[in-house]
Amino acid sequence: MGLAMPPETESMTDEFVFSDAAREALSGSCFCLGLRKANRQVSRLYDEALLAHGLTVGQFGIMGHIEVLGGPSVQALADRLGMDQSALSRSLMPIEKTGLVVSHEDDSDRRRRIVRLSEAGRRRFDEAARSWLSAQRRIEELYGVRRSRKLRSRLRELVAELKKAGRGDAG
Amino acid sequence: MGLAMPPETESMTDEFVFSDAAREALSGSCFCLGLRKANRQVSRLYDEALLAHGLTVGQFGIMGHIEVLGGPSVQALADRLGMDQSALSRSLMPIEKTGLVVSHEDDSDRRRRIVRLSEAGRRRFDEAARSWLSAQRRIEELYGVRRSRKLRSRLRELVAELKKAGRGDAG
DNA sequence: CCTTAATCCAGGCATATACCTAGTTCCCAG
DNA sequence: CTGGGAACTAGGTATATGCCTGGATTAAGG
Repeated sequence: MGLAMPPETESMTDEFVFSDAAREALSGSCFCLGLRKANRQVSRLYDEALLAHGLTVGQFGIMGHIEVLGGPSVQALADRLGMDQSALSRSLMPIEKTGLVVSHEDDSDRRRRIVRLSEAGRRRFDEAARSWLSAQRRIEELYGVRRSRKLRSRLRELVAELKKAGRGDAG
Repeated sequence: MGLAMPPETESMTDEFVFSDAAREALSGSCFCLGLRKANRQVSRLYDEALLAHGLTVGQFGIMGHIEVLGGPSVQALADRLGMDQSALSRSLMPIEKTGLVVSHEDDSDRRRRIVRLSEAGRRRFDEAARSWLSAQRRIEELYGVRRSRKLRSRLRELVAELKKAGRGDAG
């Protein structure tokens, strides 16, 4: 009945018995791992679609958020993306190096760096969006339009719950 | 009505008009970005819980899968995790260096490398599982037990659909 | 037995992501 | 005006992850 014993084990002496918590983890019910696995698969799909435009889906998303926010600071952008500021700072480097994103010091607060899409950046985003849409449609086709919409909503709600808890609820 | 124009733009000459696809992408409905954002938040939570045990949630998951598979090859493990073999190969390095995972050539096929948990690895996994469980419970508490279970199922189904499509359905 | 294709692994290269920290700038109280 | 704390950015360090590729091994044919 051993759920996880290596098949070669014959001696009974060192047989390790996992706790209930470990057994639950081994059963494949980890929320986080499921999310990560799905993320890998889906990101691969989108990355593949965007490859011809020289963008990863992460870069595509960053560019979109920059545009929507209309020239945010690095920190404001990171907050919106729910990612670490220093991580974002690095992710901005390649798309800034290629000229898709431009940045300048904030006049009113020189600690801040304001990022914007260049004209080339807007054009590139617009072109890439066609391929993005085909990947999005592909997912919806495979998984179902309604289910996809629903799943997106669920994920948004999850993020919102975590955000809410992360702020106030420290006790 | 500009959905995404930088507020400072006054000249009408170079106003860029986004395509419908781009507008849809800018509306925040990207499946992949939602998944990635949720992944960041949730992984952070689990990583934090496992920090005291010196494991990331990725390492924890790899170790669990190794145990469940009972000594798989690198490739078999990568397939199960839905990740790239070379990526996994690298991810194994730190946990092998610390002795939690041990590996040896497969006798019947020397191309393969068999990975297993060491005794220390099993103990560490077992200890870490307690913290893992508290993170898992925390999510369920915030998001709801039923909803969490449902969301996990949905993600599993999504992965299954993608896998199915990725194999045969090339035409 | 030998050539050729398939399989497997790891290294090169690039992005993604996090935490911690040093340096800069800002803001507020004194 | 000044001193201290808060806010912002980037660099150091580490894991995560992918694609492509070379080297080794096996398997399939001839």
